[in-house]
Amino acid sequence: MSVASIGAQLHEQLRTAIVTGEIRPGQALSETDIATRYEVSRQPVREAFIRLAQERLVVVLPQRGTFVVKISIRDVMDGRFVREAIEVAVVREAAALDAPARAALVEILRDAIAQQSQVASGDNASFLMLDEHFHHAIAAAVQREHAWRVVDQIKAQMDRVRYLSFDSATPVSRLIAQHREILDAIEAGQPEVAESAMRMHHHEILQSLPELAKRYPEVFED
Amino acid sequence: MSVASIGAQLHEQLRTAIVTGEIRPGQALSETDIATRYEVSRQPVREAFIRLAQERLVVVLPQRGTFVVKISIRDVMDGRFVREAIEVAVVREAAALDAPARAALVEILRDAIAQQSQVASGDNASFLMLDEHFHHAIAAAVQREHAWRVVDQIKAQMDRVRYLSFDSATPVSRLIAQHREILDAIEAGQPEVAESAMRMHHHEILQSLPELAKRYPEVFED
DNA sequence: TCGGAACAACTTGTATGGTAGTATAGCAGC
DNA sequence: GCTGCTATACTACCATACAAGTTGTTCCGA
Repeated sequence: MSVASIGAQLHEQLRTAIVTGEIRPGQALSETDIATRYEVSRQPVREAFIRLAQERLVVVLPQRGTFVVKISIRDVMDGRFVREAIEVAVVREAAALDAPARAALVEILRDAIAQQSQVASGDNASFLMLDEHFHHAIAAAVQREHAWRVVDQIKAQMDRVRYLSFDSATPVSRLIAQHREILDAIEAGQPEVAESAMRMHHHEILQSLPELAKRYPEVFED
Repeated sequence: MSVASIGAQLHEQLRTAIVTGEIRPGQALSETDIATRYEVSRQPVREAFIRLAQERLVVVLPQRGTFVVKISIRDVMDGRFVREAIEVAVVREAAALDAPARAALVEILRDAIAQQSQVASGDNASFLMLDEHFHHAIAAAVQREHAWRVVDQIKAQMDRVRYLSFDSATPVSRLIAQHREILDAIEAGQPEVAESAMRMHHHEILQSLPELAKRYPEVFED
């Protein structure tokens, strides 16, 4: 198997660097700078920037520069709204599956939760990965891969916030408990219960957003 | 105001050409070919391709070629699912606005419907534009521009189908009637009614999909 | 001291040449 | 006639050079 193109690789690397906050919002990214750093030409870098721009992770100002977009509270909240709408619809479908399909999904989710509870407190990155796995599994079970692709894009914006909040975030234990509620509702085959559990869960996730905006004003949009 | 870059312009033009079916699914797009046709260099073309690839309108196979992706029934249906989830949530918010805001929105929607009913039968393109305007207006009224951006991307895939169905589509009069139902529910401030009306509307839109897949098998994925 | 014009040091945008990989048509050999 | 190799004509990919625009600074003059 051959490797992906340099442009695609760069896109991937820069994307995670931005989402995790390694490259901070507002920072300028120069094509030539990145190019020399990664020892490639400007062209692949440019292509990576275009991809990032379409995901609204950077903004390209012609003849001026390319900048990591600052976090917009409005956009993040709006993203949560969309994600909630999608995932609620998905979990309803999941809870309405036939018994054997539900059992198979429950198996996977139970395993995911078990792993989540073993994550050391403070290891945000690991938990976020397992969290993603949990939510993705539900979508995959009802074969909504396309829907998940949409969620995944939105997640990038939300995760930028979540990586920002190491300590002030909602306690992991609480999130795990909510995952259990969702799982139970799916296992019991109760779409309405699953829906409200998922809704609650999403309302929780960005609870600390206003506080973070105060604490790190430089990474938020004016 | 200065014009956008050539790459961005090309992206726009090719996008509409693909969505409207002017460039047919499965067709190969050569960088050099497009470049000579539009009398520009290959570089902007390449950048336009990258943008199109991220919207899943084309697929780039390294060292082989770039092709307009065929329509995937599964993807389109999945897209409808997502779009319905979002627009239902949006219309609920719209119907829950305070009276003056609802009145302002109703004004806009009524105007949009009036224009829709004046479109000559068979003029699909004009109707689809007005249809988009109608749906967008609702999202804009509740300030869900981000949500609309997501819908807009999904719409591209759905519109490819709708442009395919000139005659066999749902009669325009029926769609307009459904728009009226949605409008009435918003005006009356009844979120539940608005929700079910929107849901019905979306169920209708792709009614003719299976028939189209039979009639034009060459533009659909295997 | 203040204002402004020219300049220098950046930035992204576009054009072009060369490279590596893939598919195919045609020909040689069986 | 059929199979397998080879030459060729594509393709997207990457590097490089140049063009065009923006910004900040510096220097000169009022």
